[in-house]
Amino acid sequence: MCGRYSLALDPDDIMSHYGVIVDGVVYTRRYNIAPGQQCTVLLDDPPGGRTAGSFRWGLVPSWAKDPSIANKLVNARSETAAEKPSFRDAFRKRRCIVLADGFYEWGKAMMDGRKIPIRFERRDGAPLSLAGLWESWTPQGSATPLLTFTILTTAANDTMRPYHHRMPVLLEPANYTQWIDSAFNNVDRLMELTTPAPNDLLSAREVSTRLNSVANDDPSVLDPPRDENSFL
DNA sequence: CCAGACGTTGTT
DNA sequence: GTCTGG
DNA sequence: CCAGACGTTGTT
DNA sequence: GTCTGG
Repeated sequence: MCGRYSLALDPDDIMSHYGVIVDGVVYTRRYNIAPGQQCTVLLDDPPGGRTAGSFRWGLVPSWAKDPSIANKLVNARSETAAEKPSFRDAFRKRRCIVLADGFYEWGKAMMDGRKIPIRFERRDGAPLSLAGLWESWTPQGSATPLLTFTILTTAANDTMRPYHHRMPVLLEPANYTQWIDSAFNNVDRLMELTTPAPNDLLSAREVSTRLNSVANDDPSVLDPPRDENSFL
């Protein structure tokens, strides 16, 4: 769950909502973001502050010999992340906010094999703040660390349940500072913040199957799906 | 002790 | 079927 | 997440 | 790095 999302906010809106400045190094408008790609995240760098960075989606634990493990660590179950060897250090000390304005799920395939993607966004139009964990991994013999992250999942709420049994952890603005605070490590409180979003928070609608290919990263992926009986 | 895993999703 | 690339 | 590859040798 | 399985 949560293997594709979008982030096409106006930089001014990012500034007013999160209080951070984003330049071209850490932010470009994206409609179809996939694992393995560089993504905009917020973290408390320096500690106590708030900075936007460009991190690669798919977490590589610090002990990894090979970064290919990232393919399997695109999501982390929030119920167990505090204990799992791959995530527990990051859960205590390296949490981040993954900036987004929508995310996607796919239903079962149609008769022709196509899967129609569903887009979820906030009904109030506000940015979506996905809860994430980040890591720094330095390849042997290299000086430059690879910065990676994963997105936490939780049980689906009523909006999501028709489509999937998991959903990304969504953070409210009141909890941003506590979530990214690397000095805060009260696991009970942190786990409270990973509970499913309220049932009325999100809207759902079908979008274009052009979204299925990561090569399509433009506003038209948000269009309604083409009628399956149409030859246009 | 060493060797090998360390994860999620969905599907069966 | 399973892994890689995006 | 989905789409697309999944292999070797030798020759250009 | 740290835990589990043998």
